[in-house]
Order: sequence, then C-alpha cells, then structure tokens
Amino acid sequence: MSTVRGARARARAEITAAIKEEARRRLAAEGAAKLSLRAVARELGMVSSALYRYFPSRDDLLTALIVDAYDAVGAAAERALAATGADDDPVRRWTEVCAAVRAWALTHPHEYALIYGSPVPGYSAPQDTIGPASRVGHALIAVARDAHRRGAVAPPPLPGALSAEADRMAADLAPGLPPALALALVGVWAQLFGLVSFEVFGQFHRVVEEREAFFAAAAARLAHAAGLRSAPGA
Amino acid sequence: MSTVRGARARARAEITAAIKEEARRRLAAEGAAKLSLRAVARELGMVSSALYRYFPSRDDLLTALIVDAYDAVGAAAERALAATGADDDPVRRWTEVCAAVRAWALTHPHEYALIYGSPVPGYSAPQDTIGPASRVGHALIAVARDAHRRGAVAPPPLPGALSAEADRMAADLAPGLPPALALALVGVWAQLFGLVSFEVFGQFHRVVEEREAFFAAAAARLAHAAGLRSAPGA
DNA sequence: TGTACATCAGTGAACGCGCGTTCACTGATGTAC
DNA sequence: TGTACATCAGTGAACGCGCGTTCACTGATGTAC
Repeated sequence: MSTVRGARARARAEITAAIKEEARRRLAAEGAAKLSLRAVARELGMVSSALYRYFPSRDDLLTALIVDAYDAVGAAAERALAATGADDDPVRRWTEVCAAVRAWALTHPHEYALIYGSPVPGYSAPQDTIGPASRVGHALIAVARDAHRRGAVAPPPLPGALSAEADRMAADLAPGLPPALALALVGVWAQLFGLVSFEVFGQFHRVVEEREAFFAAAAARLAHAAGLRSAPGA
Repeated sequence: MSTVRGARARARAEITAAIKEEARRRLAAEGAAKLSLRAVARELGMVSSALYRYFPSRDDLLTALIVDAYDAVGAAAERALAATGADDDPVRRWTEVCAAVRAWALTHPHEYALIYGSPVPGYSAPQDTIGPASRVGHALIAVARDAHRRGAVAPPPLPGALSAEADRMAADLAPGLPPALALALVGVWAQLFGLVSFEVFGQFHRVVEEREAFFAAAAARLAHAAGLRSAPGA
C-alpha cells in the first residue's frame, strides 16, 4: 500500500521529490546540459554521493525531470479539456487547450525547453517518456473527436501522395477519425509548438508585442486549419 | 583591401575559419552548452591559449557560430527564393523557400538547434545576431510581397483586438503590405519552425513517416493560411 | 636593398575550479522471531 | 514486549578528469626608414 507505508518509504518519497525540485531550480539556472548532481546535492545540504541512493546516475535524474515535465504540461492540457464540455464550441475548446499549454510553457520555460527544445546531447530518452509525451496530442485529438461526433469538422483535402500515411496516422493515433483529419491534426500540433517555442525562446522579441491576443488568434486559426468548425448547436 | 592582403591576414582568416569549422564539429558531438575551447584547440593541434588570439572568449566563439548559422539558413532561403521568378505561383515559391529551410535544418541539425532550439543558458545573444536572424523571415515576406503586387493574396480576417499590433508589424517588417497579411505572416513563420523543429528534434519519431511529402503539404497549407493564393497568371 | 624595430601567433605552465562516480564506513531505522 | 539481525540513508575521502582564462615567453613575419 502506498498510503500506509512506513516512515522510511515516506522519507524516501519526500527526499526524491526534494531532489527533483532542486534539480528543476538548477535547470533554470544552468540548463539541462550542465545540470550537475553535485550542485543539487550541495544546495540540499547533502553530500553528492548520497544522491546515488535515489538516482543511479545523472541521466536517470534527467529522465525523471523529462517525464515529470511531459506529465505536467499534459495534465495542464487535460485540465483545460475537462473544464469545457464535450458540447461546447470545438474551436473555443481547442484554443483553451492551446492556451493552457502556452501558459504552462511560459511559467516553466526551462522545463519546456527540456522537452521541446534541443535534445540534450549524449542523452537519449528511454521508453518511459513516450506515454507522457503524447498527452498534449491526445487532448487535442479528444477535442477533434468530440467535434467530429457532432459533425463539426471539415478537414482540408488530403493530397493523394499522403493517403496511406494519413490512414496509418488515423489508425495509430486517432482510430475512427477521418484520415484527413488525423493528418491535419499532426500538422497543427507541430505548428502549435512552433508558436509556443518562438515565444518562450525569445524569437518574438521586438516582433510580437500583444502576445496573448496574438496567440489566441493564431490558435483559433490552427483549429480551422485542422478542420474544426464552430458547431451549429454551440 | 581584403583581396590583396598579406600572408598574415590570409593565415588569420584561414585559421579563424578552421576554428569555427572544428567548433561546429564539436557542437554536433557535445551540444552548445558543452562546447569547449580546449577541445577545439586539442582537435586542431593547438594549445588552448592560442585560440584567444582569435576569439576573446568562449562566448564570442558561440556568437560567431550563431551568426554563421543564421546566415547559412538565411542564404539557403534566399537562394530558393532567387531560383524562382517573381511571377511564379506564390504558393509554389513559398513551399520552395520552406523546403530549403527544412533541408538546411536536416543537414545541419546541431547548428539548427543552436539558433532555433533552447537558448544556451547564461549566454545572451548580442545585437550582431538580429540582422542575420531575420533573413528567413524576409525571404517569406518577399514571396508575399510579390504575390500581393499581383493581387494574389487574401489575408484572413484581422481580429479587432489585434489591429494596432498588425499595423505595427506591417510598419516594422513589411512596409506597404496589408496589416492583416503581416500579422498572418508572423504566425505562419513561427508555425513553419514548429514543423521543422519537431522533425529535427525527433518529435515525429513513430508519428510522421513520409516526412518530405508531409512537410510539403503542411507548408502549402501555411501559405494558404497566410493568405497566399495561386496567382491567376501562373 | 638592408637593417632596426614593432607586431603578432603560438607556447607551456599555472591558477582555481567543478564534475560523475566509487567505496568502505557509520549509525539509525525497520523486521522477524 | 524485547532482542538480534538485516536493511538502508547518508558520510567523507578519493579516483581521474576537463574546464576557461591569464601570463611571461619565444620566434617568426611584416613595416619604416
């Protein structure tokens, strides 16, 4: 039972959490490539070798941070999704999920960079990350699925050369949805993170000033580009 | 005269180039955060202190690499632009510029990461980078400008809340073009790099297989999203 | 054309520093009888 | 309930390593007269 565990297990969970918390702080200060076990230990008042009781190596700590970050942004997207009803206007639901992703990214820029920025060289993400990594995408698919159920989607025409690809995408990611919709969703999913990354990474410096309104408008256009329409009954 | 300079100046230029070349190789191996002057020197058979004759510090070397990378991807975009005529189909021109950016990114992933990935922590880009950084954007604007001249643009409607922002963007970035077009261009510019980054950084792993065709279709949709239309005379 | 001097590239040692990881250890906490 | 033992967290020293940057220096190349 995880709820009725001994003092030792409780202490272990608490210290593991404290290590990750401090590591996130170091991430902000130094970046992922320079994240150092010794610095984390020092800040925590521990000796560096003590961390090896919790994480077998630096890379395992990094992996834990990556999984946590994917989970955090995924949870933010899912909360935004859950805060709207399946019968709400699909375009509005879509933009709210997008806005939640953006808000999380702006408040956690270094964790965002960890998962959507340049890959950390020499580090290759293990299998554990692929589930959490797909949560945002699945929240977007959920919006599209509800819209589709209500007949509020009109996906853009599918180029012939991509019809097999689109079939595969639909089967893998969004079973039951039209292949053209699945293909369009993958495209706008990537484009959404282009908007967020440019804002978080500073490319909008002196280019976009009214960032919130700009993003909201762009996200709504992404919804349309994916084929979502404002539903008749909304 | 830079063409008739002495042996010393010529040697200096050559060695500076060799240092940057080796640094780019190290970038691929270690990533920007871990780029080390000593490793570059070692690989070049020099003593590490000798590099200080060429770059006053590690950060200055990084800056030079960043400027070079922006220039390289900008030049690739401009070549693609120049290879098409102002009277060619705007959507085709657009996708060819986009394809050139993608091709450069795929062949220079680490330099791409340097400029469009997570910012290097502790490093802040100086003024010298902002000119080169805008070259891709300006190539895209050039496509839109020619299309506009021929009446082949129909920018999407401008949300009222963004009309001042759009005016400012047009004045700053694309004088003479309709504000709604300027605003849309900034959005699709960011979205283009979302597509490229997801491919280069591995987010398309097991998601997109037919990457070239997928990208071409997405880029063409971006052109439409910005308001470009296939021109009547094309 | 020849000489004296200034400029510059590159050397090698040294500075003070931080890193990941291992290992034998101490002492406290938990478990089984 | 009490005791013996096993488990575990944390210590501190050590390993071998790499880093950026400074500095006084040597010797070659360029410049001025």
